[in-house]
Amino acid sequence: MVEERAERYDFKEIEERWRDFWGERGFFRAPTSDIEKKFYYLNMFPYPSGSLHVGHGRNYIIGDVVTRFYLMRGYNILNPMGWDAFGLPAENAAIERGIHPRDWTLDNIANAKEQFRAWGIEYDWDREITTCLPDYYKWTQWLFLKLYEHGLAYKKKATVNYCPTCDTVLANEQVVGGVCERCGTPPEQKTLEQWFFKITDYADRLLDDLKTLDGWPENVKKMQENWIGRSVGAEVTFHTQDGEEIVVFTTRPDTLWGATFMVLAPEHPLVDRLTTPEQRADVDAYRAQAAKQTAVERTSTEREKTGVFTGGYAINPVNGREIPVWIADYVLMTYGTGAIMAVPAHDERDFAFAIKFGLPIIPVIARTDGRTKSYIPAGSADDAVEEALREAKFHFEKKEDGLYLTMDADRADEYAKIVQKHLKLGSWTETAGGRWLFIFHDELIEFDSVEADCAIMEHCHALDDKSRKYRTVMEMMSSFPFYADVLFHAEHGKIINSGDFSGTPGEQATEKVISWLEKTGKGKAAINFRLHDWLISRQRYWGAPIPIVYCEKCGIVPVPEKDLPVELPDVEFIGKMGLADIPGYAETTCPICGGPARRDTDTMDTFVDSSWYYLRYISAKNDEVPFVVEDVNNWLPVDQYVGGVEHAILHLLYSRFITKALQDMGYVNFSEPFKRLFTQGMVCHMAYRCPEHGWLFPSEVKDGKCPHCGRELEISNFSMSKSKKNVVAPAEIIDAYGADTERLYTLFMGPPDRDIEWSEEGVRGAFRFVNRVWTLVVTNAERVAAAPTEEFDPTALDDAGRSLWRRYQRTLKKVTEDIEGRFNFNTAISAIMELVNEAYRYVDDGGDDGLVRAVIEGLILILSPFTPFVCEEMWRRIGHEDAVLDQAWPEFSETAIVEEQVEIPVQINGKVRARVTVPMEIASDAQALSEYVLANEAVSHKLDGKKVVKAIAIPGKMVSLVVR
RNA sequence: GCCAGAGUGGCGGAAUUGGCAGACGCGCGGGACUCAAAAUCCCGUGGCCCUCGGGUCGUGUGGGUUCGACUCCCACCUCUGGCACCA
Repeated sequence: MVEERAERYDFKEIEERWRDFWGERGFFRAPTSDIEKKFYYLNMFPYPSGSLHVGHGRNYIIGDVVTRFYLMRGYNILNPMGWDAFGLPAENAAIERGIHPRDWTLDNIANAKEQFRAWGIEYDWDREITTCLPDYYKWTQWLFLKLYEHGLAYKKKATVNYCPTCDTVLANEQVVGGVCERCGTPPEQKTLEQWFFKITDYADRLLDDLKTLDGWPENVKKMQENWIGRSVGAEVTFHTQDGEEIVVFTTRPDTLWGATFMVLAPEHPLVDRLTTPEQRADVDAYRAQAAKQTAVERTSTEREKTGVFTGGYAINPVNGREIPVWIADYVLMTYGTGAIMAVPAHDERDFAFAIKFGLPIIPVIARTDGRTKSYIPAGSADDAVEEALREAKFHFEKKEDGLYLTMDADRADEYAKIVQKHLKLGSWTETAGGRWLFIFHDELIEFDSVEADCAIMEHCHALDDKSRKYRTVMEMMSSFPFYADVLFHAEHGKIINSGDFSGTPGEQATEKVISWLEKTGKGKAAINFRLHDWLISRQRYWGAPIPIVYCEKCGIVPVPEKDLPVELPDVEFIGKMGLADIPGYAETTCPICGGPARRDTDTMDTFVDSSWYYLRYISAKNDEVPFVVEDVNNWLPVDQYVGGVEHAILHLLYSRFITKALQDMGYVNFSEPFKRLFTQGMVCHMAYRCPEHGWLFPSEVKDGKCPHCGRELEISNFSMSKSKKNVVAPAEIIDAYGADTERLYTLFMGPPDRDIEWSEEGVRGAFRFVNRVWTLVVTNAERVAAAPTEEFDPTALDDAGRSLWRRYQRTLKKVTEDIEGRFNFNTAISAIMELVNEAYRYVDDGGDDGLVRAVIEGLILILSPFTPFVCEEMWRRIGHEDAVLDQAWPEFSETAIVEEQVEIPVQINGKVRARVTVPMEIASDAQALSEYVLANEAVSHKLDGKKVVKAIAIPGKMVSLVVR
């Protein structure tokens, strides 16, 4: 098709030509005051670490595509960028290199900006923010003061997680899986005076408002929901024998009558007073041991329960029963009240604990399935029992060692009567699960209370010496595997064995008990959260100083707003240090009395910096206020927020909290900062690991073997990271194929919310496509430039032309909808590829100049968000002098997409047996379509004379025939 | 253990509302161009069977609903992520 060789695609030259063009033309500068058709697109701002790899690029490339798309659609789109620049990695890197973290950070920022430039990713750089610079952290400190003013920042002595490696305390959220999120060290427990933000005040709203976030991924909302961990239940007050109160939180007040013991956290303040002299040594030893344990050890579910008896007793307020008080490390001081009532019959943990320590277990909630089991040991009943049971229609399994029965609870009493008649002297059996009866030769005892437990055990001990090793009925039954699945359940069901409340149906149980508790003053409805207040003090240098002064006379004094920022002292960076290590920093005067005072020497958690940055972009340069209220209210909430799912809890929860707090203070008029959220997947790549020499660069690997020892390597896919040596540098790709190719491939390789694997072959495929487009355009450039510009009539075209025109319209629709709605850039690109394939065939055969012009111009425009450099170049090559971004996004017409005829598959008895080409006007009518198809020769041939029982025609789609 | 999400050719993935499974791309096979190679272009490409018309199986497994199921329902398996002694 190409007579003379087409001009080569010189991506280096092209990209160099346009690299600064868009920025210079100011396309990406958004006016703050103009709020018509606004769209606030935001990428989570990066932490400026070493260098960006192609995986990082994904996030920003997506943003750039969306921004360019909305620009062409006439929106005022704001897409700003900044730097989350405070934090430990900068300090650690600075220590390693012997430089100041500020220099390291600012260097990285400069590099990253250069990287964005190479990628063709444009921002409104006039709004750049850098959290480690005083013009930003001044306002982070302002935020702290506002929270303090409104009682949302407070200082308290608390047991906190302290990471010995990072030399600082950690927020609850920064302890992941029991270890420090950053370095993997199990944190130590320390008691320190620290600053907290009162996020728990907002727990309910943070949870409830998740329902309003329709544009958020379900999994992120679920993660936040779990994190907040709202539990509804009651607080019940128990008293010790000495009259001391022990308040417990429970989600199951309906099980109160089954509370046969209590457990306190080892750290619980009452433990000392409860402990009797005889138990003192055991208790002290246990507490010392518990204190030493790391969180990981202590919270392992696998672990067997441990604990000791305090010697003290409490009174169960519902039945006046005396119950022992134990301490155990499975009860956490940090949740609820640090004390629980143990209901072993209906709580798995309490059950395990009670079995281990021989504490009584009394069922107080009926099984909903009524499943009841019984075992009659061989020789314990006479031979007639089998016949009698069979006659009464009880099903059982006979094994060598006895009869195994499973029945419904309703028939347990009938069963007991039958069996009792046949029991031999000195034997017994029992029913367990739906009904609890102990059947002795001379007596039937219902297992419904601690007294019954004792009476039954007494009986058994008298009859069988072997039963003496069991302390409780449940312990005895649990030794027998057949019963294992009926001894314990945690379902809601009818209350039993609970005095006047017995018989209360499951649905009403909790509610009824709570109102009774409230009436009698024994307890009240209560809600508990897993969420804790946010600990924000950090004992490190590289953060925003907490703007607080301590005066001997005036106490805690906030630094007046006019004195902000409290600047980080500009000292030589000498390694791991906090502000407390800097001589003179703390010394100051009290803003109130002028007397000597000391500054707080902690800095704020970096998540404070990032919890409000999306507001600052609106007024990035304003030095009077953190943000202009009207402008922020106009621009926010963010229309589309995009970032990694790793921030699902920390950053997003904190930002939502700060927004709500600012709303309550009257600074913003919205309650959620991010209307829509998209979490992009990670980019993975092969990583090679030698069992002896660790991670290897792909370039070092020879035939899958280690270059040092020749050993077979472990090859697996991991998200790109420096430590695994599997990162691909953008420069490698840009040098070899250009930034357009990298952008296109990154978007084409898969749906953006999923993890994807980077492949060199895939990059070449994208490069090939860009080349194909280039060749198509430059070989037709003169023709397009010379073609008539007026509208042409698509109906006047030949078949191939009309087909291409429809394809073009269909592509416009698909690309528009894929970018706007689903973020499915991969399918948008494949549609453009199909268009290019068809366009090639068309121009090969000559074709209509007007159509070629329309298609090529449109092609360049819809491809331009993906590959902006080459599109800008091609746009000029076909005779334009203005820029792509000056053009409107092409509109499509639904009517132009409609095909003239369609191939309708015909199903006969559910299988496609024929295809019939049907004119559209017939295919769009169900009746006409089925008649047309039935009249078709190929179809009637397939019918083979059989009778059509039913014909279902779906207009434009298919026909389904049922024949007999 | 609990809660999400996923499972489709050799590979990445598509099928947007229950309507032609495998679009598009990679890889592979064949061909053209070339002294040759690379690049590029064209053709083919789920498995099995075939008389070359087609037939048949096929979307993790087993059931079900339906004229029709990758899609909906039930049960299960595997993988990924989050939480995990949270009372």
